Amino acid sequence: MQILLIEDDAETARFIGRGLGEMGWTVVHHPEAGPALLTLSAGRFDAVILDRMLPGMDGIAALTLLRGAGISVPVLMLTARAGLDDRVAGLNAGADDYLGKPFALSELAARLRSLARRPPLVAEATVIEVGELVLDRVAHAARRGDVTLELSPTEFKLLDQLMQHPGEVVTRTMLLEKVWGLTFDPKTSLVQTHMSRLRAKLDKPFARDLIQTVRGVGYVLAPS
Amino acid sequence: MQILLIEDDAETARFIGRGLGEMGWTVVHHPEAGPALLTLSAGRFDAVILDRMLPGMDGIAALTLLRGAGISVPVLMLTARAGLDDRVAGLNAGADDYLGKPFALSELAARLRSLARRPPLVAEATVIEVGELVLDRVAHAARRGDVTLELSPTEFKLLDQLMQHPGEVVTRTMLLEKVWGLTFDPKTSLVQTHMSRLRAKLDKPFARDLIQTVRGVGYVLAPS
DNA sequence: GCGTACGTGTCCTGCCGATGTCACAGAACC
DNA sequence: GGTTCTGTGACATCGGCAGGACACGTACGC
Repeated sequence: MQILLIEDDAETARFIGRGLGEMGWTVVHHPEAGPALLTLSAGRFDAVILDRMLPGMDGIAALTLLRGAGISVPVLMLTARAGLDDRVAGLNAGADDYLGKPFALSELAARLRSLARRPPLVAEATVIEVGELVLDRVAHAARRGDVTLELSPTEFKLLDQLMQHPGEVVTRTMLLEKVWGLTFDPKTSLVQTHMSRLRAKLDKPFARDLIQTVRGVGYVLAPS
Repeated sequence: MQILLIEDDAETARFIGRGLGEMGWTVVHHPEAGPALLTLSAGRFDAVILDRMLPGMDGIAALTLLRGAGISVPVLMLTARAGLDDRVAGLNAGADDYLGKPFALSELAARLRSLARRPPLVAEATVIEVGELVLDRVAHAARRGDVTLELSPTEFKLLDQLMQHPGEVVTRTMLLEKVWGLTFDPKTSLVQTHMSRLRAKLDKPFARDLIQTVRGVGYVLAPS
């Protein structure tokens, strides 16, 4: 799941970012509405969390603009006040749901899940298997054959992405977007480094390498 | 897909070039509008990415000129600012779409794809087969019969081009343009050299040669 | 509150494959 | 036979990639 978070309060943003991040979701955060709208694309994000009160452009205004442009991504409005009037105003502007602060993270997550409800894809399965590889998103565990792999969160996401496309090249750009939520090239060996770490755990101890490099393009996971 | 990129910022150009290149698309880059327009009339492009702000000739001016000349190629306008006014100005001048920086590469690609929407051709298939040759663009793999061919990126593109026109002559100029994104003749044996390397892997180990030279013109791949 | 361990991202280095140019030999055409 | 075009080996260069070292921030246990 890719979530776009538009929230000016650093505290709240941090709280949400961490919470959803722990669930394996990718959160892209913008404190201002303007830049955030630029980042937003209908296909890329599963849902948007939008703060009602923002410096510069108000949440409602941003939402109106968004809907005016014909973008139909699910939007969850976040607000300190949750009076009936606010609620109505928000929903009228095109919000799909409304949540007042303070809120429980679990509730936020639940609502996002229901908002972003999509036809069940490979991407949504809780357990993926590719050959002797098994990845369990709920238990946050990965195995190769009988050996349990001790992966860091980043390595886990990386492997997740690869396993979603077995036998297909996964480009570096794609990984930057899906794993790190970056829309630009950091021009460092970020991907290489983590790929190297993943390989150290995934391939090094075994005879056959599952991850192959495709020079100038990206990486492939050996298909089953 | 053949894309013409008009962008003065080297950083952005590199990012786009690499990203789209990873997807197997060919990107011809010009930092200035003037020369770019000349190239446009020479080559066949599926879409143009045009920066809004350019030194010398402004993006809008270039676009107006282009449309004035009756060229109807799809144009995607790229800009730092994406206010409503800019958007309208761009679209009025004849742009087909508008994208503000920063953007996700996947979004750019998606929009280009929809802009360049063409009848699904060989050029768009993920797997091409010509006789005993099989080329899989997604897996980035090529086979002749049961033998997997270990091709470099350039060789892969070269074979791709040949396989798109089985039994037809592919000119050297065409290859320079489609594989290398060159709109001029480098006056070296660039194509010959790489063709020789491709042959070494594609024809040398087998009895029947699939690639034939057409003197003074180009090359033909034996049809199925 | 403090120290330690871990995760993460950046930088650096070495290695190696890919790439483009050139020179020369060979083939095709006149 | 002469000329032009093509094939291919040699060569230098470039750039991508792997992996180690390091710095920073955070989480956790004491």
